[in-house]
Amino acid sequence: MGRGKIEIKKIENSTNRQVTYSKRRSGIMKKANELTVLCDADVSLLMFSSTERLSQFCSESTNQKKIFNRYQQMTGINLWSAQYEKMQNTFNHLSQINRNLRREIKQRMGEELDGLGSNELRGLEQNLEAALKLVRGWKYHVIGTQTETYKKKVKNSAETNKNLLRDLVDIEMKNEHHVYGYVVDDPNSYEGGLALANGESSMYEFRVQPSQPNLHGMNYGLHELRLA
Amino acid sequence: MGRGKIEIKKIENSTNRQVTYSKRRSGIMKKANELTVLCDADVSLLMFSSTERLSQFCSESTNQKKIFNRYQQMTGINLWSAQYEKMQNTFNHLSQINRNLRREIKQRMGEELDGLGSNELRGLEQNLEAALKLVRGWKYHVIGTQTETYKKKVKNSAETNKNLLRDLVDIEMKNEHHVYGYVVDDPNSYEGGLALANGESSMYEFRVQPSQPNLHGMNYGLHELRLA
DNA sequence: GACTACTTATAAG
DNA sequence: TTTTATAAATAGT
Repeated sequence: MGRGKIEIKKIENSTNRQVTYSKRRSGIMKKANELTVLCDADVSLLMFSSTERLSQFCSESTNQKKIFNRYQQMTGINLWSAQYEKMQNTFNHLSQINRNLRREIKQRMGEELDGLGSNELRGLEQNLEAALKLVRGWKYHVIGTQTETYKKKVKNSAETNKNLLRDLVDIEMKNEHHVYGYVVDDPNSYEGGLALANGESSMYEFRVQPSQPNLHGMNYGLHELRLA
Repeated sequence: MGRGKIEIKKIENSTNRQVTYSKRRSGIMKKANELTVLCDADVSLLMFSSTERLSQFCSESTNQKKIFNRYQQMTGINLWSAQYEKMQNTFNHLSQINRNLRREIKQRMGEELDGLGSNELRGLEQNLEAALKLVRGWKYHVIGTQTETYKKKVKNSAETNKNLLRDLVDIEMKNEHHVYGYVVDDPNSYEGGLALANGESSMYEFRVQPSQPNLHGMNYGLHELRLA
């Protein structure tokens, strides 16, 4: 369609080719849009010129990404199969490992022992005995340290108390001797001291609360013993 | 272009719309191909009809996947980011669970106990004690069963031996009385009996070998005790 | 699917 | 870029 018929083969004249590309590009985009509107279709059109320039058309009401996803679904071709497969494999591998780890934990809890032979059972038994020793040892260590800390805190607290008491006595003595003395002009200095003491005291109480946060989703709480 | 001019808006008559879709679809595909050839361009064309049917065109020398990848690179839009992120999240979640499981096993082996408070330690200790009891109980059960099996095998073996011996005595007695009798014409019948007995015997020995296959990648072998 | 009168796209200037 | 003669696409049959 034009002043003369042309053969459908690569236009060798570069300028001519560019011009034709430009004209036909707008032509096909118009066609794509008309198809979209007239026939209620979804159309995606991507064009890369010989100079690598991208032009695109996509129907209103959707976008390239959605179109590609639909394309993937319809064709079953996984456009990112390499990535996907790799992740899928990793995923499966991890799941398997997780299953094994869970099984090992179960066995270390004395459950699901059916598959084990007598030698494996002996190994597990000795392993548990060794673990028990270690846990016990560490428990005593922790309790010991706690007791030490506790003792220190008590000692510090007693010291603080003693000092406060002494100061109080001092102040009262001064008050008795110099009723209008400047030292007690500001009652805040006294309250401040008490407030600090209380603060330390309650912080300490908080520290020795026996409840411990569950740090990583595991729970060796006493109630779990019912499992046995 | 046609007997009459038409307005560019959705064709309400469904049959008409289908016919027009079909005609224009082939028209636009022809155009896409001409563009490809005349102008040395790469073109991707995806069309979904209102009935969800997919038609596609792609220039020779490339494919949809490559075109999408180029599109991604040029636009910087990551077409798979949603899926990718989803898998990444799943992966991270699984990894976290994996880490927790490993940590729990370590703790059940008496290692990495630093984070545990004294109550948790007490819980773990009691849990291990309970597990140890269960494992021990099961071990004795397994060993008991093995012993039973062993006793039966021994009994059977003795029985077999006794019978063979009796047969041997019979045969030898017959030989003494009828030196050229037909019964012992074939020495294979005798060897065959022995071979069978040997076979059973070694099968038995194989069965009571104490080595057990490691069924699922875990190993409570005795050498692991060095870990403690 | 084939026909064809008409519209539309476009090759060349 | 715009024009225009002509080829191509297509709406209605």
